[in-house]
Amino acid sequence: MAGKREENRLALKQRLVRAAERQMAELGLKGLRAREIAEEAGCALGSVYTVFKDLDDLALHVNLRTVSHLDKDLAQAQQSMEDAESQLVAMADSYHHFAMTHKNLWVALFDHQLYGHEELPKWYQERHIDLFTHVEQSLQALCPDSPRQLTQATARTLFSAVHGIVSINMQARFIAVPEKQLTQQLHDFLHAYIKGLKAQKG
Amino acid sequence: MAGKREENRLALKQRLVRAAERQMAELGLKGLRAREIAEEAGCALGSVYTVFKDLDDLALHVNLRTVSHLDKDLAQAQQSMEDAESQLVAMADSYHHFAMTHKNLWVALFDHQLYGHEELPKWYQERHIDLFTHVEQSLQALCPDSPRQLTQATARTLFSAVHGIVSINMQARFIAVPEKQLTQQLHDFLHAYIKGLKAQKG
DNA sequence: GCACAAAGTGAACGACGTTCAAGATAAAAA
DNA sequence: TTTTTATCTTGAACGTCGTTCACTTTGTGC
Repeated sequence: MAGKREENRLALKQRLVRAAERQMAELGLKGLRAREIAEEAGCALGSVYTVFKDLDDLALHVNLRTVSHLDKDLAQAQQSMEDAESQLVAMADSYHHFAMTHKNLWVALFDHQLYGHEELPKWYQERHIDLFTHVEQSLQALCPDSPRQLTQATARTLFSAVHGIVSINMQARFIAVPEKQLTQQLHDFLHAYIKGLKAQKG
Repeated sequence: MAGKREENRLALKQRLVRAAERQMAELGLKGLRAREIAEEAGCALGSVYTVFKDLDDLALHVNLRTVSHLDKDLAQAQQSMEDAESQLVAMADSYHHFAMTHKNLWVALFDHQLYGHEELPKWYQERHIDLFTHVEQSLQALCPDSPRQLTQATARTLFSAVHGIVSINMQARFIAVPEKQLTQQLHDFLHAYIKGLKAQKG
């Protein structure tokens, strides 16, 4: 019966993350409550703190799963198109769709308040960066002669810009723009920006 | 001595907002604590709740002041330049600078967790929208023949995109891009996008 | 089986947001 | 000015939260 300790520990960790994910999806980051998570995971209150440092730590692990799902969606969107520009559009749509359908989980990804003023842990940062790579690939295909470093920066910029457009339109229920209109907005933006990028190169 | 009641009330409200602002600037949105605010404002704990519905309500009033300051900065940046494109660049720089120098207050502006799933109050939404108008003006000057509605949508998009670029680069201490580099990133982005916009028109 | 180490447990703690009966104070009446 | 009344202010008290830790239970090596 060797390794049963670790096995239980792993299983508990998984149950806790799943329970926390369900609660976060339903009630948002603020809705995470240690007692309810423990109950749903079928363990004692104190056990939560034997696996995770605190609730912030648990939330980061939920975010890790969310990043994974988002990454999968982006990869799929990218593969669904042939030419680079269509890939970028498809990824933007996919990002938008993910934000709509997993609002609370998506919002939690970008919540600044976590960890107060401390740095986010390395293992978390690295996962987050992965999201840029799909954009980077398509951009490189779009402008093959562009130096890698510039492409990286541009990918980061493009990702951030799309994130901002989706973000402000999601949060701002103020004069809530209908979904179709936001999609149009995203497409117009992408085509204009890409046209501008191409013009700069040649 | 007529009207002393209202006078005191107004003065208390102002002291509370100032105290809350100071705390938020120092410790972030999560750092708002009713007892400390009351002490700093020189009133009893319960008095906070005679002026504001709850701490979220108070936070929104702090945000209102922040929007005011940001709006003033943007207006000043806009007036500092002659041609429309330079105005847009100056406003982006100003936005970036504001985010850097008032990080906690700026982050609080876009915290979604407030008010759970309820809509944000109207008086708050309207103030927020004002931020777009400066961008809209410069864009209209840039493309005088563009229909007003399209300009509005484009302004919203452009504002959101800049917000996203600043936002992700601020939050992501991950591989923190140095300030100069982010400024360059913003400028490159703006010029490319504006070039794309002009090309689309004809 | 037994002893030891490691992990699980939940009552207890301190701090929080929020409330409300009781006291204080401004306005109106005498 | 003094008294009465309406209103606002107060802070102790309540319920809930995240987190801890002395104690119990459980897995592991002999």
